[in-house]
Amino acid sequence: MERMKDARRPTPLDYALLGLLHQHPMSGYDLRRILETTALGNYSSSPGSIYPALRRLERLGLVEGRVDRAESLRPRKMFRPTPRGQSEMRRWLSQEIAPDDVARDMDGLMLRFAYLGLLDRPTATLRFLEQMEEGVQEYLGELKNQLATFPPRASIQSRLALAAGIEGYRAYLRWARKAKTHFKEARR
Amino acid sequence: MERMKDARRPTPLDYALLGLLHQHPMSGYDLRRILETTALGNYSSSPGSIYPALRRLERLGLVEGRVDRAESLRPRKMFRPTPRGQSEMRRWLSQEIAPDDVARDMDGLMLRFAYLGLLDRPTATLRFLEQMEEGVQEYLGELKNQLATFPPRASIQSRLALAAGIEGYRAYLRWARKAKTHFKEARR
DNA sequence: TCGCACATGTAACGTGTTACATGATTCA
DNA sequence: TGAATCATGTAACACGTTACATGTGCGA
Repeated sequence: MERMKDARRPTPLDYALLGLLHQHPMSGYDLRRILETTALGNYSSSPGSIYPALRRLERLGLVEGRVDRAESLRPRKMFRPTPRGQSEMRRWLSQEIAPDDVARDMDGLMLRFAYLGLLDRPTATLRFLEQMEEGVQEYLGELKNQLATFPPRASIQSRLALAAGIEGYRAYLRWARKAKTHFKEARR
Repeated sequence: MERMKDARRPTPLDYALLGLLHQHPMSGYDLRRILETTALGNYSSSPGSIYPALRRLERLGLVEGRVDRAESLRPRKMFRPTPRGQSEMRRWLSQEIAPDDVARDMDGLMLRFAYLGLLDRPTATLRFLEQMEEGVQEYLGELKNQLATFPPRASIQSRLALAAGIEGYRAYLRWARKAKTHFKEARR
């Protein structure tokens, strides 16, 4: 139980990469391609962020990189999560949804949800969806209140922008409810 | 027409602040309170980001700060946009929507939309909404394609996460269409 | 042979985060 | 008297962005 020195928390990008590596080992280049071509690309991308991120994860002991095709002229480094990386991932996934997360970090929540299959425990997903539903409902109330008490001199555009936010969260709410049933069905 | 030295572009936070200052002059503290309590808070917040941002805007010549209540024991600095700040705002608002914006910077687009009332030109708003509609439609196609060609071994959760993204953009699409009519009506 | 995809990195830079610091006013 | 609010800042830090750098393998 030694205290770790330099125990910085991983960044969102770190978790995005760590999650991908849980599916199967990959090189930095493979990871880059995935980030570039999929919706995960918000936590992007480009060598300047991902190679440093991988070294960070190595330093934290969460992934391990082994040089593949070492004899070849074009070797590549394959990364896989360490046991420590796996348990850190589980810890991150099992967290409660913080009150602020829905308002300020919905993307982070969706990233966590996307990887929630790694915890092989259906209840965890359902609990997540329920907490999310609750959080979204609460925040929706706040937003609606903001719309009701909107400064009268404000432009139509700013009012409409707030309305867009509300619609977005409404969509999340519907999605969460539907996902619950979808997920219940799918787990037989 | 001298070339400016150190002509860095303003950051999203800068534009958020500059836009607020267009409504009426305010102090840094006032701005902070708004960011803390409204949905604008994503471009947040806390003295450590906003006071430096204001000095940045001053350095760029986009806002001007004047000390108010100087004789008082609790003076405050009121900021207002300069002519240069106003024209920079118009430039920023008048930009075309870049192909990538919809996928990677929807928040930035909505921020721009919120301030679009500052251009006193209804056509600009309509043009924006049309470009946005088009961009969202295109990106929706991409996302649906990603869902269709989803790796078969992937978890239900990751599939559902992608579905959530799709629902979100669908909501934006509906909103954009509705906003067009709303806006047409509202401008008489 | 030309260019593109593969493959991995480094360096400068600016920005936001977090934590700290200071002091006045107002109200309980 | 003490706490909350008003009001403005600074300093360390780490991260992502951008641009640069290097070299192989492969197909046209």
